[in-house]
Amino acid sequence: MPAAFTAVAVAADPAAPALAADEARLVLKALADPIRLEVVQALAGGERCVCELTERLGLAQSRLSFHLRVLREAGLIEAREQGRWVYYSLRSQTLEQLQVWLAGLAVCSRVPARPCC
Amino acid sequence: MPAAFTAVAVAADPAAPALAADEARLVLKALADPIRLEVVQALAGGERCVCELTERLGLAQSRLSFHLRVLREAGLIEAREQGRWVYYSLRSQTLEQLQVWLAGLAVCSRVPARPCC
DNA sequence: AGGCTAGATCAAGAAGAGTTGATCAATCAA
DNA sequence: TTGATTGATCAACTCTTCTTGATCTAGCCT
Repeated sequence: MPAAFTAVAVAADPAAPALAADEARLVLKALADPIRLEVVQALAGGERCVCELTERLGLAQSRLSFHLRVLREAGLIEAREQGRWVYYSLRSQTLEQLQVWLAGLAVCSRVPARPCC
Repeated sequence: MPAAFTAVAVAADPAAPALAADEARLVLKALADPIRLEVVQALAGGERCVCELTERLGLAQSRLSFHLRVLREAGLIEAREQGRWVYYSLRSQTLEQLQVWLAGLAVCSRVPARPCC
């Protein structure tokens, strides 16, 4: 196994239990980076091996590893280890949760303010 | 008018025309900050004067102004100037566009990878 | 006009996030 | 067992973003 990735993981059961603001921000930030977005897009096509991602995105190994970690900690992707290789896949539940959370954000805008001050 | 805020604004017509990845990332990044998220949440209740936001969030004037600018450049809020005061409101269309964009992101994950390498 | 206030902007510094190369643990193959 | 390989992690460095305080412009009031 390639050096255990221990203290990671995000609290998020399969039951998709409404994102807290802090969790949502973590997901937003994770998605806001161009490389990480590319990774997510690559994984939208299905599970991928790290070596495949490295090649496909043309990144240094440790650089990709760093971004995979950020995505992992945000709950956006998950790893499956098989022997020497690690396969990553998208946790689409997290994307769904984010959509729901966003929907709850835009409630009643456009009420004009009272004259103020 | 309080010192013109010139070279700003984001391309986004009211017709809500599918966010480009770069625009989406701008919005994601804007929302990923705790202060800016607070601003958005405050504006979800309707238009607000800058002075009201300053007080409500307890921020230094220039600090709030900086974050308002980031939100404005992401197309998430817009300003209405009235005499000496500036009122900000949420552009909920942008939030909606972001939801749509997110929905397009999670297409067909979970297809297990072929053994690899 | 002169003074005051709201809020944008700028420059300098602080803090945070991303990059690079080296190292390390685990697996596999010979 | 030894050597090679995958991929995580660490430390040093760089690059961005945030914060702070000062300055500036536009509108209001007297």
